[in-house]
Amino acid sequence: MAGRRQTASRVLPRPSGRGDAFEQWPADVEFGVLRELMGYALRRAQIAIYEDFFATVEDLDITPPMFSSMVLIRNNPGLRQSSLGRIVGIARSGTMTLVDRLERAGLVQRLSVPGDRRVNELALTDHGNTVLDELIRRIRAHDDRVSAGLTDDEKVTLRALLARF
Amino acid sequence: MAGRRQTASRVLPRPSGRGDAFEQWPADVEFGVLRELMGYALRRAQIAIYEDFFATVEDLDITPPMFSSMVLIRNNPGLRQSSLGRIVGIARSGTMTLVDRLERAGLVQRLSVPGDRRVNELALTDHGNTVLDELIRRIRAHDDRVSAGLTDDEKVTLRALLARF
DNA sequence: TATTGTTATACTCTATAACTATA
DNA sequence: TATAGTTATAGAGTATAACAATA
Repeated sequence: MAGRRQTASRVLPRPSGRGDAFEQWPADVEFGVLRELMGYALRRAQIAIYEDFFATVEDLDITPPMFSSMVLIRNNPGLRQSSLGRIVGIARSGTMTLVDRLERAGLVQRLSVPGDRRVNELALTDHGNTVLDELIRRIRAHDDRVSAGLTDDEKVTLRALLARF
Repeated sequence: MAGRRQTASRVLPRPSGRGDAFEQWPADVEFGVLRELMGYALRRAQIAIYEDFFATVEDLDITPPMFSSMVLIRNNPGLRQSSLGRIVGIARSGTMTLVDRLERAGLVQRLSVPGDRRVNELALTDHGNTVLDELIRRIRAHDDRVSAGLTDDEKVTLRALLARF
């Protein structure tokens, strides 16, 4: 059993349809150690935020990695496909899938580079730029919404604390 | 395109082997809006923590959901399989897979209930209890480690802020 | 030889839907 | 009819490994 490679299980639940996954909780659940663990607190918060994220951009068919990629592509002109993958933290093959999807949606284009014929530079299309503006507008609102329980000071504190990890 | 059901993409990257996914970043990456978003800060923090979590329990072949399930099972005697699923936030079929895995590893047992022959109550095996003790020991250390940059006060603050989501 | 993009393949996790047996 | 557990099936996401073209 020792050392067996486990590839996954880094998934966060998201209520997709109206399956049976999100019925009522039993009352009086005892969480034990979980209550003390930063990791668990973070995970629950993340679940809540993802839920709201998907509701926010549902009609645009955008996932969090797609959104961050678009932001990174706009803000780093000439970004290469492989660099994007490294920043986002996925394998080259996964970057393919991601960029394929963005390209198929007409949001991103691959541009060949004169100097080095191996590489693709990524750029938003006009449509991509328009969609990203709308996404940023909505996602800012979403972010304000999910952190509505916090004062501005607390938000600053929280971001600062999170950055330490 | 509107309203198309998207099932997934709530996955957090984890460096599993030594693939090409985790090479050096390009320098001077511009993150744009991402820097302001609580959701993004949370995601990055979560990635860092998951990474350390897996390193911590690698030899025991335990995933975060397995760990939380074991804690919940121990702390809520007579917990039913379906209740566990509801608490953790996964569908009944997914709960099956999870409990199957715990059972196959000899950590959890399904007990039939005299009153209602439809239900299974869950309990840790002796081995499960032993393993959970070890897990808690390690994961507490892991949690301290990843939040080492924080004072005790800051940890309290952070947990409190996260709980608001 | 190393790197970029690419394709093939496999694995994990999750979900929905349908089935069985109970209640 | 409704609920608990179960099984079947499909889909998304990721990874590793190998390949071609280029450097």
